[in-house]
Amino acid sequence: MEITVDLNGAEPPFAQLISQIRAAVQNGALSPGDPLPSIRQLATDLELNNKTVAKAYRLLERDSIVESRGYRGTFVHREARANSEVDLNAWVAEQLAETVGRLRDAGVTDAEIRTSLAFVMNERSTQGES
Amino acid sequence: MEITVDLNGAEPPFAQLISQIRAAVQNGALSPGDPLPSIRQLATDLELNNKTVAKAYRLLERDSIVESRGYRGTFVHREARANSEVDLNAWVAEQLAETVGRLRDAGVTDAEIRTSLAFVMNERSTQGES
DNA sequence: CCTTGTACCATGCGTACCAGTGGTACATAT
DNA sequence: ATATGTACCACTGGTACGCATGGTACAAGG
Repeated sequence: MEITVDLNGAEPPFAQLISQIRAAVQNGALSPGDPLPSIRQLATDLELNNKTVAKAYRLLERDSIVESRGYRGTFVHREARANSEVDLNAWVAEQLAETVGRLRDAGVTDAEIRTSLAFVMNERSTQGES
Repeated sequence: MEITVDLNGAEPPFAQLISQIRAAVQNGALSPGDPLPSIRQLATDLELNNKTVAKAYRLLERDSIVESRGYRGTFVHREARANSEVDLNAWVAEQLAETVGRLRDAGVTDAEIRTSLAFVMNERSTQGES
């Protein structure tokens, strides 16, 4: 498992880690159950801060690409292969595009959308419907 | 029709104009059909830039509180009274809260939501569903 | 002792956006 | 010539946020 980070790249380091690990899962370089380097270990190797690597791992775990088992380390998720195909970001963009489109059609300004969104974000009004 | 602007207030000037005109419509100080001062006139009186007043008028026209008749000036909309009760901003907030809530429930980070939104906003060229 | 993941405090840098200002120009009609 | 609303160019402050960084601490098990 080769992981490199380009500090000068357009993508922020944590995103590069995510991209590379996802790619490794897809091309078979990483198989379900395989252990990943520890946060501190990888951070040291890449000369990154622990928090940066931890962030990447946290996001990967949310997407069920990786699974953290506490003191035992982090491993590739059983269904990582399938989950690596899912692009959560695309779904998010789709959802937002749909809503934004509706708002714009109503004549709402982009500035108003941003302002309102900032307001909503700070109003932890999580009307749960999960 | 008395309009004043407090440059030191929290609300930006253009928003103050909107608020006061909406209020004037509601309390009867302004009636449907009444003429409003011209953009340049009001800007001069309040020592504001034409663009600032024009912006307020533009937003008010979008909400059908006011009606611009080109070279003839700007007048209070026929149904301004009823439309002044409508709070477009509340509807926008509701729409966004609904979408944001759904995204959050899916584990999407607020940062990701903001990033994705910024991306969607700049994709003016993509699909149209009006 | 060591490791693991995770959580909290805090800071700085860069970027993107909003709001307002400035000037100029147009087509319209008086 | 004057007035109307409207459109375009560019620029300046202020603010909010993302990203990464620093250090410290915890519970769990080796």
